[in-house]
Amino acid sequence: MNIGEIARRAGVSRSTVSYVLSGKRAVSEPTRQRIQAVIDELDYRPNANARALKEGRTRTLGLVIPPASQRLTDMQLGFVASVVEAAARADLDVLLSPSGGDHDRSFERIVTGRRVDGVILMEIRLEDDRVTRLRRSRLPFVTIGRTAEPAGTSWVDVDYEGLIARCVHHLADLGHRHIALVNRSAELVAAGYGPGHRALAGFAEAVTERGLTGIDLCCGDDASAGEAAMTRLLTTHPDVTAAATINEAALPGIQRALEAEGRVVPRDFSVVGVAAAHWAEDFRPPLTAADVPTLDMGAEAVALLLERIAAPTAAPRHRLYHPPISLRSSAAPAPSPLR
Amino acid sequence: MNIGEIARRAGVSRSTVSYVLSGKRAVSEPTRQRIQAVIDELDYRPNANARALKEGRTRTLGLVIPPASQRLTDMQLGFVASVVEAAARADLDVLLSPSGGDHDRSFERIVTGRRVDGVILMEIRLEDDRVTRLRRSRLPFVTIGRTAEPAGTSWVDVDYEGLIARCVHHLADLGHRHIALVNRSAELVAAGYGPGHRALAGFAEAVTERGLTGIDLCCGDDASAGEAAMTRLLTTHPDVTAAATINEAALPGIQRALEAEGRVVPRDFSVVGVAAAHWAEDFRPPLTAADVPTLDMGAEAVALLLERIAAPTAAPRHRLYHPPISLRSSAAPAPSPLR
DNA sequence: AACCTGGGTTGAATCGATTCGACAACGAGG
DNA sequence: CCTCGTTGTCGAATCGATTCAACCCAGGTT
Repeated sequence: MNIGEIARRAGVSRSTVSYVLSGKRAVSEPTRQRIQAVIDELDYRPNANARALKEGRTRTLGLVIPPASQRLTDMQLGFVASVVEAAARADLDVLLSPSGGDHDRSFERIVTGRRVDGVILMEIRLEDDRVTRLRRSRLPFVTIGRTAEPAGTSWVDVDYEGLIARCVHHLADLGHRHIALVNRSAELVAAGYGPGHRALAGFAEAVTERGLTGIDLCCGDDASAGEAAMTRLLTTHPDVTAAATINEAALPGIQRALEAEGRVVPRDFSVVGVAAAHWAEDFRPPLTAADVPTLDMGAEAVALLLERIAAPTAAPRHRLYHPPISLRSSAAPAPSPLR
Repeated sequence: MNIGEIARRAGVSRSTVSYVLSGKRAVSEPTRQRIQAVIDELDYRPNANARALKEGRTRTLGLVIPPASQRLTDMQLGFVASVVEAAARADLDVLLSPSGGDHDRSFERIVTGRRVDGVILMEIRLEDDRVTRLRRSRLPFVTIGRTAEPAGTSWVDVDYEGLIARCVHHLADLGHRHIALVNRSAELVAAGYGPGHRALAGFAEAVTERGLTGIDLCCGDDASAGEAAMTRLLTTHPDVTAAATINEAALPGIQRALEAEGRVVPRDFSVVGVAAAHWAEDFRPPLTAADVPTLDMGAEAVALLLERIAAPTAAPRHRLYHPPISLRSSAAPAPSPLR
């Protein structure tokens, strides 16, 4: 069931079949129909490897995901889903590579083996070995997130710095003077995870600008870690009346800790942050938060990558997202200190 | 940077380089070292497409996932992660295909384009077009979940029927007489989603066997659907004192509804079911539940697929999982009706 | 009638590997 | 000294497509 078989049955040469398939040269209507009939009858589709070998491109994108050991966050999952879907719309397949460290066989296979036309990286560190590795290679790539020095690469990212700053300003406007930042896990931040650092930078700057007291703490990416972190915060810093967070997975725990301490949201305590819509809406009361537009970002990453593949020498582009902060009902004026 | 380049630099023929790479023929130690040095220096790796073309196998597995539009459940995500990781351990890559319906370009590309050596399907319906399609083709495949007539295919699945039956028996032993089943969404069940039907079958049988009153209801896969379904259940069937569920995503909603109605778990109402450990442990109080072993199942699916690829004519194998029901604290004796 | 034109088709080269059969070199055995 | 067997290396065919240059032929020009 190869192209030769089709050619034989249709009584033409292999090249003619190929031209019917690609439409790159005119083929007379009668022959075209005859060939097409054979193709339809046998449900023939050209061997993807042979085609890739000759054409020099695979019609496949690589997507490097964090290794499965650590469960993917909802946000990461959103990126994967949207990248895969955007690629499918462009008739491209997606090859997955679970790669954490630098010396990863799967990652190397994808980069050097010419298995893909380009790569999308996520979970970017400020200093990222995979990015350096890809920069050295010829392979076009786009990052979701960005390194400390992103110039010269194509990327999409969320402006955590600006978003957290705006959250702080919002809380300050409401009269809060002691504000906490619930960051991602200590390991992630220590490893140079970009959003963690940028959120902290935005927090620190806004806190200083408004003359507030800011407490920042790291917190594992799950409910129980959130509960523990929040409980500790409430006892060590009882004067804190509001928190901003980029750790959506900790939200249920934060909620439980506040309930356990008898603090009613938003009357006694305000919470705002960056979180996927469904986390925000599952919070009680619904969380005032910016929603990371994973769907758009994944699609945009694919679009940027396709550009880069089409014109590898053109100047790389990027896109920084500033999603709006949806006002829901988890933030209110600070409780009066006279009581 | 192809094999010819290596051969030239090492002053040998292309075949000798190939033999060094594969070790399929003896190569004298001096030549071997000389060639290896060139390979290391240039960081050469054979072109995966050329190799696949010649060898007739791609060292790639296809994984068909539900289309991204509907967010993947935690369980599905667990399967994806474990499949990818198990494949990586075997030095295989994974090609993703988001395919819901039958006539899907991405799915067809994978099946007919010889892009993969085998396919893993998930989210299997009792009658599944994709399974029929794959059966017709030559391509080895394994399903996570099973059709109504799984004979002749390799599969892994969880014994929802047995698990739910055991949940019902457990509740009956505790004295509950009116029990509800919170199933997956109505659309899913209507579409012939296996676990939904099998859970219902197990529920019905156990309820009859123990002479209980059983109420079964469908419920969307998220917290708010769970809340709505549970609220409705509590008002329409106030005598129900326990529920079994296979809908983990609805658990937070179920919890909220019970709290809102003032029913204390497990004193006034018992909940048991099948749910990933982290859902069960986030329930208050922790949920007595069986945990679907997604990690093992994904790895086993890959193992079965590799068997099938190695020996396509051998009898297919399967594996049905009966994970233990972990006793936590969400089930207690039925409240006494005298009150 | 010879010449051109151009649409339609084909043969052959090519992509980058693998692998088989052939062959050269060399030591051992008769 | 000749033959035989081993060991190591090479040339050429092959996998299944794409694509270029060449060619054929019908129809229109001169």
